[in-house]
Amino acid sequence: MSRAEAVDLPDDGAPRTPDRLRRLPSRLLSQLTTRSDRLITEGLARADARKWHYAVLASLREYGPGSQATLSRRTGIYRSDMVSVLNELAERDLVERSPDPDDRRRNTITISPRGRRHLRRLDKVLDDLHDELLAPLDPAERGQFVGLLTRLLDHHTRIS
Amino acid sequence: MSRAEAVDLPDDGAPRTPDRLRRLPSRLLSQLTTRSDRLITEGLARADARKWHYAVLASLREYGPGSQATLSRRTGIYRSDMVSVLNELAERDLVERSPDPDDRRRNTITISPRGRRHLRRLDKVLDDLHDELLAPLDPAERGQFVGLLTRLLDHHTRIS
DNA sequence: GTACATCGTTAGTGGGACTAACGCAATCGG
DNA sequence: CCGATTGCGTTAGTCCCACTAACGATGTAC
Repeated sequence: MSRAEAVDLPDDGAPRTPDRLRRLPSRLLSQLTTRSDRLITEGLARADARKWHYAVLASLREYGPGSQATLSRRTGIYRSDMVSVLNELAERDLVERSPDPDDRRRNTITISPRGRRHLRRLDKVLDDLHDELLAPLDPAERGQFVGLLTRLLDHHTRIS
Repeated sequence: MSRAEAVDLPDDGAPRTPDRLRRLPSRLLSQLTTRSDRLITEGLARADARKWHYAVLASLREYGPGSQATLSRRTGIYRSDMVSVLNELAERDLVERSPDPDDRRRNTITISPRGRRHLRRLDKVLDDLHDELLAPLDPAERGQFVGLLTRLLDHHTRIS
């Protein structure tokens, strides 16, 4: 057929991504995030966990017990989604949900010893997964990367 | 009301994100991408466009006409989703879909003059949006950021 | 010629972010 | 003290996105 196709196929027959697209930060971000999410989700699944579990457990560990609404604000998980996350954690005896006597609208969520152990395990799992995620970067570059991301995210959360 | 709550509320009453979470690259990535996607999607919507429109138009502009499958590979859009993207583009007379005489399974997609004009407009729109996205970074840092993202993405696309 | 691969297309899945509305409990302004 | 407002947990449902399954039609390889 016509050589028209050759335009697409550099040398090896691989289709080429347009330059405009390859350099687009928003696109790089979303493509990388897709892969990162997959990596993390699959890794955590192997430990019978999901990222939300980690977020809640970490929040409980660092700031102590809290209501579902508090947890929601600390982790960024929507309070409507928090319900099922806590169900999953409670099923596994990683947290305890008990009514708050001081405010009867609230549940107080507490991490259990088992939850603490699980959290330690997840810390390790996530550490390894991030090693895989950031494999091409040396330690200094990883620091840079986190720094840049943090500044950007801070900027856009203050704004909103 | 016990001072237990004070642990959560730094000084100003704002809920605090756990350290473990704040430093987690995968989390920074996905949070930032959420905001970035929203910014870009809304910005493009104001120009009656979506990101896939841009991807397809850019691909056609840089590598010339191609089949839907080729476009799919060049842009990363799934071929199942490509159908409706091309419908939208064709509706707006930005591309033309014509049967390929050499291979009757294929459609050949061509960008129209109008499509070229639209692409130029979108280039500008995206440029402005990325200025907003990367506002906190100076030019050198923007370069660093794109460089790091590119290396990470390349790594993970080679692997897969 | 027969097996296999590719093309465009339709339909549908699963997950994540987010909204709406609910009943109930607490707090605030008058 | 009372009525309005605000915050709580919960259910249901929306929208968008990456992705899969299967299809009939066509092309390619053995």
